Amino acid sequence: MSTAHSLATEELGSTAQRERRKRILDATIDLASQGGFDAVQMRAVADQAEVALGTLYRYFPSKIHLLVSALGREFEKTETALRERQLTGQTPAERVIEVLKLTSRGLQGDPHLTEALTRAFMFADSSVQTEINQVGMFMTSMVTRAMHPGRTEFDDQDVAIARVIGDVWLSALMGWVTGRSTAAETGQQIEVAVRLLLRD
Amino acid sequence: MSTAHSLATEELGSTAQRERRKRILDATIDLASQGGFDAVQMRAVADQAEVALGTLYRYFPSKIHLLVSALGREFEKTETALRERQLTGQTPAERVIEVLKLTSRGLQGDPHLTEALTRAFMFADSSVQTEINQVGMFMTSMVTRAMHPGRTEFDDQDVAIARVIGDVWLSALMGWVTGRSTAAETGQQIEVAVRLLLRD
DNA sequence: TCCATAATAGGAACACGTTTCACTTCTTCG
DNA sequence: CGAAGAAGTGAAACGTGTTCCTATTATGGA
Repeated sequence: MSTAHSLATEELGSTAQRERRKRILDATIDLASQGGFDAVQMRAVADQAEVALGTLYRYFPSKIHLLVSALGREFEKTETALRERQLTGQTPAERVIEVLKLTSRGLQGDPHLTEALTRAFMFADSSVQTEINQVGMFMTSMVTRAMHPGRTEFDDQDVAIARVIGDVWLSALMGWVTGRSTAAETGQQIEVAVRLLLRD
Repeated sequence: MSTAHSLATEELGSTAQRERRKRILDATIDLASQGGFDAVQMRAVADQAEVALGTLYRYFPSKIHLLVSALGREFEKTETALRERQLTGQTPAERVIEVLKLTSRGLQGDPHLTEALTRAFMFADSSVQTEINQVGMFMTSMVTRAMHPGRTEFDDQDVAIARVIGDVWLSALMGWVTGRSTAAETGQQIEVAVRLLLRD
């Protein structure tokens, strides 16, 4: 239970274990990408990753843990990619919107995957706290760094704003994955919130 | 499928049907209140409401529909109660915070119920759109009326702000029901967002 | 190298949401 | 009233997440 479920930290364990873990997460992403949350069936993941069902459960104690861990891995990739990108917006608001649009576009480019990962995130309880916090920190970090490029320390107000933006982002994403709003509406919703929050 | 799942509107149907519907929702609230989302088992609801499982599914096509409908009924009660209450806050921000605190306190007084209803809300897809929209409208209405007591028409900016507040509220509530944050943190989070959004 | 231990495979079994179906009871309307 | 159709009953059955168990295989230290 201890190390196997942590997220972005370096894993302990043998090479074989790291490879199994990777195969499992790859299979998860693949299935999610094809058919969303419902298509990520534990038996199917185990088959595709070529591990036994029991082994899958040893690595990830539930479907939710599995999906949130996969989400963490994807988010980490996104954040790394963003780090290398030069933002063009002239104001904090514009840069934040830029980052969120880039991220959203990435997600909306793979609706099934996004649906699966978001659903898992929303359903996760406190037993998934570690993984959830990782994702939350990626989010906050992305937003604050867009607000003040180059800076590495941020005051409470900035972090508070970033959190609120994260909340709106999650709610909007939820509306989108559940089919209650379109991609355009989602973008609009986030943009409105950011402009309200960063209107100095 | 047509009328049986609508929410706050007056129901068609015979007296017997209205009573069955009420018994079902009562049983749902009761079970949710005792043991949360997991305790609302369709067989248990059917038993306690004294209807057959098939009948339950005739009235509510899924557990999610059932719970979101129950949420709607509870929300309607809350909104009615709030209408009669005189708000004491001197500014829009203070009144909105007052309303949200009252509402949250009501919810947090029954954690299991809140967990069940929030989970259902977050998991609902577009087939539950009608019920979801009802709840969203109650929320927006409560916030805008707290911003401008007495007024009945609200401009786009106000509605946009109310929506953002609703998003934050939902995210914060999600954090709370999933055990990721405490009641105090949840209140804090909402208060920060409201002050940021209504700081004129 | 060999043994103790941990990890994995393979698969049965269970829980609960959901579907289905044959039968019975109620409602409505001519 | 009496028949046709709608609504309800009761129970079986299915799908998928989760648990459990035994036999087999890999690993790491003496």
